[in-house]
Amino acid sequence: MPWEKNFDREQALGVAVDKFWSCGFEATSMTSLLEAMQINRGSFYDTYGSKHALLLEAIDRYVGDRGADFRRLAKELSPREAIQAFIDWIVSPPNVERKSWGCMALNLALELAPSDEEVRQRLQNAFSDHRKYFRDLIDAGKECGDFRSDLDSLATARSLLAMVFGMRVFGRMMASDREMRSLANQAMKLLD
Amino acid sequence: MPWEKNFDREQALGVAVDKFWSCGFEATSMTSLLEAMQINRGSFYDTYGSKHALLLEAIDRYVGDRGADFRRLAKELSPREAIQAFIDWIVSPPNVERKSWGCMALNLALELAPSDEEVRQRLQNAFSDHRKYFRDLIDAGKECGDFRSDLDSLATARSLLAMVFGMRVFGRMMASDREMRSLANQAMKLLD
DNA sequence: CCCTATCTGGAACGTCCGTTCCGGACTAAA
DNA sequence: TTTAGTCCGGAACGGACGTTCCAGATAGGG
Repeated sequence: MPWEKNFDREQALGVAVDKFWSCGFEATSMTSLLEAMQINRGSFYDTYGSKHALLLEAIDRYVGDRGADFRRLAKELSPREAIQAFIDWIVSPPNVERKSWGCMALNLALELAPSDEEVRQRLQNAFSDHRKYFRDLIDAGKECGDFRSDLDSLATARSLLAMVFGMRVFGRMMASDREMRSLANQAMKLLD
Repeated sequence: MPWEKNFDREQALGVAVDKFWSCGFEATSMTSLLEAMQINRGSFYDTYGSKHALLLEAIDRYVGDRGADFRRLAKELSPREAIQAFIDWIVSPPNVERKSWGCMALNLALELAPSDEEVRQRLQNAFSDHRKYFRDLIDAGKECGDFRSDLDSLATARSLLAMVFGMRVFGRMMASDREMRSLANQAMKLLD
């Protein structure tokens, strides 16, 4: 029917996330984006407004999805296990092709933070939330005996996030599984 | 004289390093590059060949300079002090405006690693060298009593490098000095 | 059965990209 | 004084960029 788009807005957004994730913002051309999303130029600008507006939606989607993943882990597992599972998920992501994509938020942060205030704000908030997830888990772990009670939860959460960033860089540089596993072990030592 | 360029090739290269460092590769346009380097288009292509060739030179310059900095620290200080000084140098770089530029090698790695084989190779080697610097210092520190003798120097050096990457990301996201200092302290704890 | 509303596909736009090219300026050598 | 060689400055190139625009297709509503 002419008044219904013949593509799924949310699914196409997911495809865009993958493109921005793997290629970055500038290096993703509109042509390749439209081809991947299977949308025509006209429909694209009617639906999403602009490439930059799409980027913001893609960031929100990515950040939202990762937050949901994280909360699921935190709910199903003990604090230590949840953090371990998160770290392991970086070493061996469920979707194998994403292993060398790193973290979309991190990639975009380094690419756009200096020039794009709007993007930087969003990503700073996302990183701040992520640190809070870690901190809450660490605090919970201190309660239940998973972690030493004199652990500085804020500083530890921050360093854990920094180490995750580092692992993401190694991942994007196609480090071997052996190296990634070693880093994962070292990361967990931050909690001792 | 007509057979002498009226600009300093090496100094102009230094300006290019700063541009690539702060803005990245794609986002640095030839126009802004030529303006910053104070060179004209003709002279540029005569001298450096192309934007990409200049990038490779810039990477070599950057990596060489950082390596020299590092070796100087290693020579003048004890192993633990040298690592501490390196970490402190990230928190408070000698050139204040570079504080929010992060690490040029890291920025370019995330921007170009997936698409530019030549750049990735160079940066992988640079990172591998950097890890070796750390490892040698750790081994030396084990000898002289700075570090515990049962420390795994390879794994520790790698995790230290990952933590440095993380700090660089925080830096480029304009983290506060307080946060950066906290991260520096946590990084040093990897050596305990 | 026409009208209207919506989405589709692609032509076309102006801009900026990295790069090439060449006439003019200059000075040491012949 | 002419010549040769080098660099300078800027015009111009082809192509790719993100974006705009519009005719064509479609199918329910009147």
